[in-house]
Amino acid sequence: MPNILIADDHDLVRDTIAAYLNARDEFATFTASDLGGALKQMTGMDGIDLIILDYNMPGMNGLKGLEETRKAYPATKVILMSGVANRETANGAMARGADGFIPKSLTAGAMINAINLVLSGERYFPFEFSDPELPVSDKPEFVSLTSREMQTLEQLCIGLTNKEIARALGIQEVTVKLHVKNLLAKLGVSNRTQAALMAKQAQVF
Amino acid sequence: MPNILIADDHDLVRDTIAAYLNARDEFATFTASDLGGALKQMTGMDGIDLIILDYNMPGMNGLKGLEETRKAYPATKVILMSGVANRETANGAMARGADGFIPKSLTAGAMINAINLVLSGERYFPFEFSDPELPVSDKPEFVSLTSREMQTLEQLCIGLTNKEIARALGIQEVTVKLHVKNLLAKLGVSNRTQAALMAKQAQVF
DNA sequence: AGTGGGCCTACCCGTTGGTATAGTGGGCTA
DNA sequence: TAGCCCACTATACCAACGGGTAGGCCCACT
Repeated sequence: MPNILIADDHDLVRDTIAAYLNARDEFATFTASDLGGALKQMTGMDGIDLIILDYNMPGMNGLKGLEETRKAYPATKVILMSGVANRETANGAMARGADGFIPKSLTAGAMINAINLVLSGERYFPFEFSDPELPVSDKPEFVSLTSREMQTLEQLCIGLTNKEIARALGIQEVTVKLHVKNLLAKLGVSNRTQAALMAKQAQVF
Repeated sequence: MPNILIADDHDLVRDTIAAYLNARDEFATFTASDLGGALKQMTGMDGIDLIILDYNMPGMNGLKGLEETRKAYPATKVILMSGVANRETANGAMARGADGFIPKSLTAGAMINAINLVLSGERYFPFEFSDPELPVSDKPEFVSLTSREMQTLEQLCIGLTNKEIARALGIQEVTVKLHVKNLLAKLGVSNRTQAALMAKQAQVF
C-alpha cells in the first residue's frame, strides 16, 4: 500500500484530500502544513512513495521547494498541486523534475487516476496545459496563402535570406521578394521575422 | 461498469489487452479487428464508453479513421494506441480530438490508469511526448549574453525593428545595432530572424 | 594608476529587405 | 473567348540590416 504525504497549508484542503484517499483503502496518507514539516516528517520514515506539494505554501517560495524536495529524496515521486495554475508554473514544475502536476480544478476521481499513474512510473500532465492548441495551423491567415507563398514562408522559418530562398526554390530573388511581400500582407505582419514567429507559433511547420 | 471496445488487427495484442482489462472486473470489453468492424459493432449497441483504436489497422488510413469515429460517436471517448509512436502522430491525434494517446511502450498498470483517467473526463497524453524539455534556456550560447543583449534579443523576439527596439529601451538605434551584431555572433547565427527563432526554440522568452 | 569589460554614441560602407509599378505567360472558369 | 488568378520576371527606390572602426564613459578588479 503506497504511502502518500500531502503537504498543504490549507487545513480543509489537506484533510479532505487525505480523508478521500484514505477512504479508498488503497493508500496510507500522512500530512504536513508546510515544506519544512513535510521534509522533517520524511526523515523519520523512509517509506513515502509520493509527496504532493502545494505550490502556495510556506517554505516553497516558488519552485525552489520542489527542487529541494527532489534533491533530498530523489526516489520519492513528487506531484505539484496548485489552485492558481498557469501554464508557466506547470511547465516549470515538470521541467524541474516533478512527476506530475495537478490543478485543483481536477475532479477527485481524476486525481486518483493521476496519482495511480504517477505511482506506476508515468508522469502526469493535464493535457489542457500542453502548449496551446495545435490545430490552429489552418487559421484563415494561412489558408489564404498560395502554394508558392507557403513554400517561401517555410524557408523563411529557417531564417534564410531572399537570395537563399530563391536558390532553394529555383526562382529569381525578385520573385521571392514578391512572395514575401504578399505573405506579409496576408498574415498582417510587417516584417519577415514576425512572419516566421507567427508561423512557428501556429505550428505550421 | 464501463464498456470498452478494443480495435486492433493484431489478435495477440487485442486479446491480451481485453483479457487483462476483463480480469480486473472493472470493465466490460468488446473487440474488433479493423475500423469497419468496430464502427459496425457500435451501431448495434450504444453503451460503449471508450474505444481504443490501433493506429496501424485496416480502415484507419492515418488519422482519418480517428476523425470518422469521433464524428460518428461524439459521446464516446477515444484513445489512439500506437506502437510506432512518434511525436507528430501523437500530437495530431490529440489535435483531432482524441481523448488519449497510449504508446505500446506503456506498462499495463499505467495503461489502466490512463484509461481510468480518460473515463473520468480528463485527457491523457504521455508526458514524454510533450514538446522537448524546456529548461534548455540556460544553454551556453545564452548565458554569455550581457543583460543589454538579452533585452535586445527579447524585443527581437517580438519582431521589432532596430528603431523600435531603440525606442523601447530608450537608447539610440546605433547602439541597438551594436547589441544585435554582438548577439548574432554569440548565438552563431547570421540574421535577426534566426536569432529570434533560436531564442523561441530554446524557450528563453 | 592602469586595465578590461560593458555600455553608449558616431560615421561610413555594402548588402539585404520591403514597396511600387509594369509586363509576360499558363490555367481555370464564366 | 474573355476574364481572373497565380507564378514569374524586371527596374527602380528607399529603408532596414549587418559589419567595421573609433571614441568616450563608468565601474570593478589588479
